[in-house]
Amino acid sequence: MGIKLDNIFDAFSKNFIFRNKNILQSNYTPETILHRDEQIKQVASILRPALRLEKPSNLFLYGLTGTGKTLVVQYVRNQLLERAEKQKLNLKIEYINCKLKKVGDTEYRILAELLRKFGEDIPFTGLPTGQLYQKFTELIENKTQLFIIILDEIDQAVRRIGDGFLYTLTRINSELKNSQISLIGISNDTKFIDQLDPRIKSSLSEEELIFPPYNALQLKDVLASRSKTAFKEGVIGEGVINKCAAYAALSHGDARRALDLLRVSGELAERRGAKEVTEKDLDEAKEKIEKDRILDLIKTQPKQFHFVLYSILLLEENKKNKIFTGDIYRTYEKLCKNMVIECLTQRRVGDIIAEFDMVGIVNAKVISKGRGGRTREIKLAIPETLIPKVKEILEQSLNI
DNA sequence: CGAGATTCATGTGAAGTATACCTTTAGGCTTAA
DNA sequence: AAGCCTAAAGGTATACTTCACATGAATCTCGTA
Repeated sequence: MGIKLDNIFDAFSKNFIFRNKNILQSNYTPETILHRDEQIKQVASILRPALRLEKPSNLFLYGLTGTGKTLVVQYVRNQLLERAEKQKLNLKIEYINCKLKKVGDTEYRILAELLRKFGEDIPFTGLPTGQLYQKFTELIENKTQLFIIILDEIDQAVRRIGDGFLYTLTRINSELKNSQISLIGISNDTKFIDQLDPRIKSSLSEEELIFPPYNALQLKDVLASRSKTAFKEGVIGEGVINKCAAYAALSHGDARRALDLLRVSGELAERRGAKEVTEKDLDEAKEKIEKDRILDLIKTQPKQFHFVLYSILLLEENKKNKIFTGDIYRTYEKLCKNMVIECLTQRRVGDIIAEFDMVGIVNAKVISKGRGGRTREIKLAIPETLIPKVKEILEQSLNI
């Protein structure tokens, strides 16, 4: 019986392609990191005082997406924690990604998440923020001597909620007696640091590190080394890897993207039942990733956002001239009336459009039409081929 | 003809409102001794 | 009397509204050459 089932599963999974797919997942931390030795050394030496439980300088890392910032930090974090464990040091290093909506896009949520890392049970809402700070300082004071907080995609958080919380965090040190905290900020927006309050800026970036993009050769190395263990032997040709590296090098040396590309290519080949990954898989993967990203983004938007987007879609369909905020609002209004649904104000719809712009569903530019007033000129940023699909999703969600 | 004033349709910021949750607290009920 | 439950009171975050002011170039106005 057992044997039979095994056969069935084997035949079913037809795993010709992957040996260990996790290795291509973007949150995977490999044992050796290629072409980032310099950065690792620097981060490590900046954080070194932590091993004597002295407060390391606050550190600020920036570089474009997929240049290995998170990877390097995680790597150093693991090493430090290992050492700390051996030496029985009371050191705590926590990583928070401010971009994830559930975790860190408000001051409250970031703080709550930090507290959860201490094993506290914090409700989503309800507590005074000040109380969280109090609890936070108490916990640090009691439980640890040195606390390093890694705030990834910190620019996202600051854009949403302002830089006040960073100030508060840096200020906490002066209230602590036995322990201290250090901050590590990670951002892929290089201009971000200049927009901060000067006081925060100087305190947050006591040390700064810039991550340059990988070039095509380095990308190739990274891809090759990972695919060696991720794929089965002979599944992936050098040509595919080269092409993948070339793609990624074009998009500012984004290694994460390259790895995603490789993984999805593999998945496509697997689904095909093929025994090797071809360049055609790669091309398809490229399209699929972009598609999935957009569709996912749209699906997770709230209902009112769907209405607004649908209005934009309608306008785009029979557009004669350029689309402005007012046009969208008027179609949106009609739509709401038809559907007997509560209608938001133009003020709010304007903000929603701005948010669409932020996530890249739409390109909006504030222009002045002279005496015709000031408005946004809006263009849909969804590829032509996806529009029917998007429309379908929206119609389904809105019961049209 | 050209400099300044005017104007339009929204952008944008601040402050207020409604709703959904959350904790704390006081009172009432149950229960065990 | 102690323990437990519940409802009310007092907070907060979030999504949205209201109000008010800011914008920036096409257009108008008017003084001047």
